[in-house]
Amino acid sequence: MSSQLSVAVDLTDPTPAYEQLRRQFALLIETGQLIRGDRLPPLRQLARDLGLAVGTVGRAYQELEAAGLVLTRRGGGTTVQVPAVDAVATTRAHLRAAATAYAKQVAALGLSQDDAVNALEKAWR
Amino acid sequence: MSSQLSVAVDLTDPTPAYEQLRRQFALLIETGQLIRGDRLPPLRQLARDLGLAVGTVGRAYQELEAAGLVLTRRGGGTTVQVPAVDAVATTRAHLRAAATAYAKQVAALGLSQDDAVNALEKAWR
Amino acid sequence: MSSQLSVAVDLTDPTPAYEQLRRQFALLIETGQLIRGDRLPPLRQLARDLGLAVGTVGRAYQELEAAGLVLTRRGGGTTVQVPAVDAVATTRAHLRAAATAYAKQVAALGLSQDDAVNALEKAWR
Amino acid sequence: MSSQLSVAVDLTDPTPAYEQLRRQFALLIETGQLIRGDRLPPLRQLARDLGLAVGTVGRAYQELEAAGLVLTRRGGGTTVQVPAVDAVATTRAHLRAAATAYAKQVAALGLSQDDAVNALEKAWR
DNA sequence: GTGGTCTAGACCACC
DNA sequence: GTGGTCTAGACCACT
Repeated sequence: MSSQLSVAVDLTDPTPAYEQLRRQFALLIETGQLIRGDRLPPLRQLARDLGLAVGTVGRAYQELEAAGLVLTRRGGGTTVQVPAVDAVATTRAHLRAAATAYAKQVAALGLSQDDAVNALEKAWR
Repeated sequence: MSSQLSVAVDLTDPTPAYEQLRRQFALLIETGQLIRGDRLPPLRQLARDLGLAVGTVGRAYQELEAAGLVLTRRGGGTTVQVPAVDAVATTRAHLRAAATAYAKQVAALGLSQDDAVNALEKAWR
Repeated sequence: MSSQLSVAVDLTDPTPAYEQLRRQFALLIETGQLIRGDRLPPLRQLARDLGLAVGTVGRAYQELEAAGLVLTRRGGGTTVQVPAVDAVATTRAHLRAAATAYAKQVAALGLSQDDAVNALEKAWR
Repeated sequence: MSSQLSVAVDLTDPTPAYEQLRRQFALLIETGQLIRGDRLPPLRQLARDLGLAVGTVGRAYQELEAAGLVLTRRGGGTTVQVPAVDAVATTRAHLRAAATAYAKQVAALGLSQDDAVNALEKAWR
């Protein structure tokens, strides 16, 4: 049985696995894709699905809790806590940041906006 | 005295410092901004400028040499070795990687290709 | 309907909930505030009042019974069993423990016995 | 060779070991007993001295860093960071809290201020 | 030699 | 079944 959430870790990425997880869940919560009361996958199930040690996933969950995004109760699983966040605004901010970063990279290669759009359309598939 | 090249390391980035350096020099060389015979900054000067230990910069230079991009001679500094790179192909590869990364980020936000293109066009200005 | 006894659990305290309960009842019994024949609150009522699972309160009661402080009879509730405790000695032991803990805390602050006494006198009011 | 600092963990205390360590260092820093630039004992040395696993001490150090009390540089040890804190006020606050807690405990035992002071004087030795 | 990350597995508290 | 803590040891990045 696999977890239903689209989280993944890239072991070739130098970013620590627990940090990759933390970010992805934080993003899902901040953008409203996970809302108050939703449950995160059980620690051990997610660890098994991703091929990680339990403690590694555990650290991600701990940090989410420390950030107040999640509430964890012994024996009761981990549920989204999140107070009132403006999901739309947050999503827009993330989108803008990503677009800007991409634009800068393309410009640094000496290419045009058209090149950027074309490459994006090819990459989308 | 500072090095003339625009290289920098971000210590908050989990990517190892030597790897950040290696990548930047490799990109400069592959895109023809550094050509055969050009000298890399002296190890110790660059280390001082960036606030790194000499060994850290040394490791970046070593790996560049191992990759054949650079040649280090005792007392002679480190000079760019490789002339034969297909700058166009390299640029295209970088473009593709950046586009793919951007597409993934937008998809993770639950947004569409149109959103991605629109944001890109706004970011371009 | 609430239990009449002033017992409480602090979930932010790392001490297990069942252990917090056990201690409080043990203290009430040892200091004579609960005497032979007195009834402890019904398990389920106390669990409800404190927001705990029934099993958690059950474990506290079990340990009290194992210690011989209490007797549980099916359908008959849980009643205080033990009469023969030296209340004075128990009280003295608790006092000693509290004083030692306080002395250690003050010493860890790098302060003197005089500081400890002064603060205590102010706190007493 | 043992660490010079008076930190200790009580394994009978239900408080997690890493949390006991975190608190003690935080107290030493907040009360000015460790000041900016002072070094914490090396992770592995402290772990050995206390009979703990390296990761356990590591977690305490991590949390101190997350709280901004300490700065840790790979290969460079862990040093006190602490911005401007009013050490005297902090110490006084801790003292007041400890004294109040002690006073409450003694009062709950039905004893007098004199009893509290006497016990304190005996405990101090 | 200094921290940081990860693993594999054990035991505990709680629902 | 759910998380939380701890161990023992490995490998990596950096000074």
